[in-house]
Amino acid sequence: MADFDYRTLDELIHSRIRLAVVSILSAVEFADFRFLREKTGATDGNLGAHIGKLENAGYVSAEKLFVERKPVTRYRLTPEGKAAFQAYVIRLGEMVRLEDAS
Amino acid sequence: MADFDYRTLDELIHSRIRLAVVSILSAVEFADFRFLREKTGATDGNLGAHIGKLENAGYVSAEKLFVERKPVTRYRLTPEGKAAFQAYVIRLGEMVRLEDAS
DNA sequence: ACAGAGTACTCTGTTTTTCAGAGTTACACA
DNA sequence: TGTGTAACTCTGAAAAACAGAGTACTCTGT
Repeated sequence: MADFDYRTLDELIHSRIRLAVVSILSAVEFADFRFLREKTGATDGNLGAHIGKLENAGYVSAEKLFVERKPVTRYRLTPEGKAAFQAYVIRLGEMVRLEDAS
Repeated sequence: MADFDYRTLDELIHSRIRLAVVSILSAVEFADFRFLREKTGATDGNLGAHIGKLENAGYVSAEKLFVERKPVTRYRLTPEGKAAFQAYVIRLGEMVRLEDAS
């Protein structure tokens, strides 16, 4: 039988907001703050705090620039972030047997 | 693009311990307390509290009996619990694109 | 009837996390 | 140098997670 130890699910990714952020970043190569805020529906303070955790963990990197005279921060997954997300998804799949639901 | 609003993920299921419990119950028809505790690795007090939340939500039902002279509580998913879990898994799949990882 | 044993909680208190919103910083451009 | 926009940082409140102690329950043996 599969392993269901709850501690084997990366708690840094297993948060609804952070999971949404990482999922988006895994799909789009890079995304800016406004985009992430709109897609997740989070308030900007809250979103900033969650992204901060992902940056501290080395899962996400940020790049600041100006586009059309306006400040923009672009985020992308680091290789570590990609690996962690992939591991998380695989682990999750083992746990919930997602393939059965499709 | 898919919806990434973090509030669309059932927060009652999206907890590492409760997710483990519900996943197990979705696979085995019923399970007793000891079994759940061993599989999840949770302490019994903590596990009891999480199961309590699932019961209050109507996702899980309990049945007490004695087996080999020892008290046993058997838990199973209610129809509501099954539906909620299935919805959760589908939602999760949309979010993380789990099918890509296999 | 009562004591002992085993299980499944319930309760308590601590730690951690989440969240919203206000306030602040930073930089480009006029 | 002042203004505008975006991206945070900080604060504080609320909720959740967690471990572990303590308790209640019912069976069984005497």
